[in-house]
Amino acid sequence: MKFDLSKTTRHTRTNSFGWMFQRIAGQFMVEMKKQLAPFDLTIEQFAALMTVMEHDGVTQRQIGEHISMPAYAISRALDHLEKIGFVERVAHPTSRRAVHVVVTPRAKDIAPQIFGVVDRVNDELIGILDDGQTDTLRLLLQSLLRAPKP
Amino acid sequence: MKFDLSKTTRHTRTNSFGWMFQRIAGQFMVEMKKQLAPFDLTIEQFAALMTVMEHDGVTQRQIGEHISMPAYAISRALDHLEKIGFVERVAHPTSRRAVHVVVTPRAKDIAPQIFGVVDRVNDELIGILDDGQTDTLRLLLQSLLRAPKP
DNA sequence: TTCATTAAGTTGCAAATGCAACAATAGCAA
DNA sequence: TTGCTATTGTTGCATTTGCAACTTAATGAA
Repeated sequence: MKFDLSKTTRHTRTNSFGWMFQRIAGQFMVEMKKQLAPFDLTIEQFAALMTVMEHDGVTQRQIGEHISMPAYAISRALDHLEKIGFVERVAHPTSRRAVHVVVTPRAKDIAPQIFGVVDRVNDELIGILDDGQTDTLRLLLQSLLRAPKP
Repeated sequence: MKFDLSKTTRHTRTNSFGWMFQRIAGQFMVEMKKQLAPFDLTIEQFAALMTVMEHDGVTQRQIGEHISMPAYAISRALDHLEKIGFVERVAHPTSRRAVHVVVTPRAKDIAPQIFGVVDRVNDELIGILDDGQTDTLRLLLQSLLRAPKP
């Protein structure tokens, strides 16, 4: 029995959940990027902004933990968000080195629009599934996200 | 009824399939990157190599189509793969501008090891699901990947 | 044939990214 | 108190990335 490189490769590729996840996540990113551009936001900046909206007054480190981004990236994302007036870095109540990040009224004003972006892109992404399939998929993805680290 | 920014944001985030896909794909990428490093391969270079293994003699443009990568990225990935001796750019049989990309014996030798990497990382990724769940997930992901472009 | 157009692949350069060093502060033990 | 270590955040610099311009070759019209 000879080893068939092409077939084996094909088998490996088509059975790889990693590839599939990467492809699907890629579609999502491309669409989000496109629709966020008019707001002068990258996906990373947007993720940071969402975190601040959900937890007003977080520190930068907490933002980083929440969305799994390194500290230097948070630092730069906030530089931009501050420049376009969506967040402010104010004095932290108890620490002089930590930073208290808060959303501005301007950010609250556009919040519904950017939630609209997320909803629209998600609908595009999973729109072909029916309600039952959508629920099943949600449960499966959630259990993968709770997978324990080895 | 007042608009609660924190709650609305939380709702948007926890119901976003995009975030979930991005997180899961991210885990996969981090692991793959780590395990491919000893082979001196990035994920992009690895993807290109897999394509050449599956379709020996493809052109660069075909590789790009297959894995959704821009031409310049293929060009650079192959520069590296050629330098480390995993592929060769040979004359194309019918075109003088297109390139025929073929795998080297050296690449065939290590193929089983890099397939092992993919298998191992995938097992880590979806190992917590049982067989039935795995099949269900595969079907759902495959239908998402066949989703028609609007 | 000649000329214009499209296709395949490469590369220069500016912007984005990531590492590692850095400054400033906090916490804590002696 | 002093001195040591850990935490929080920023930044300099080298690598990586992506756009757009470029070269070369194929196609096709006049």
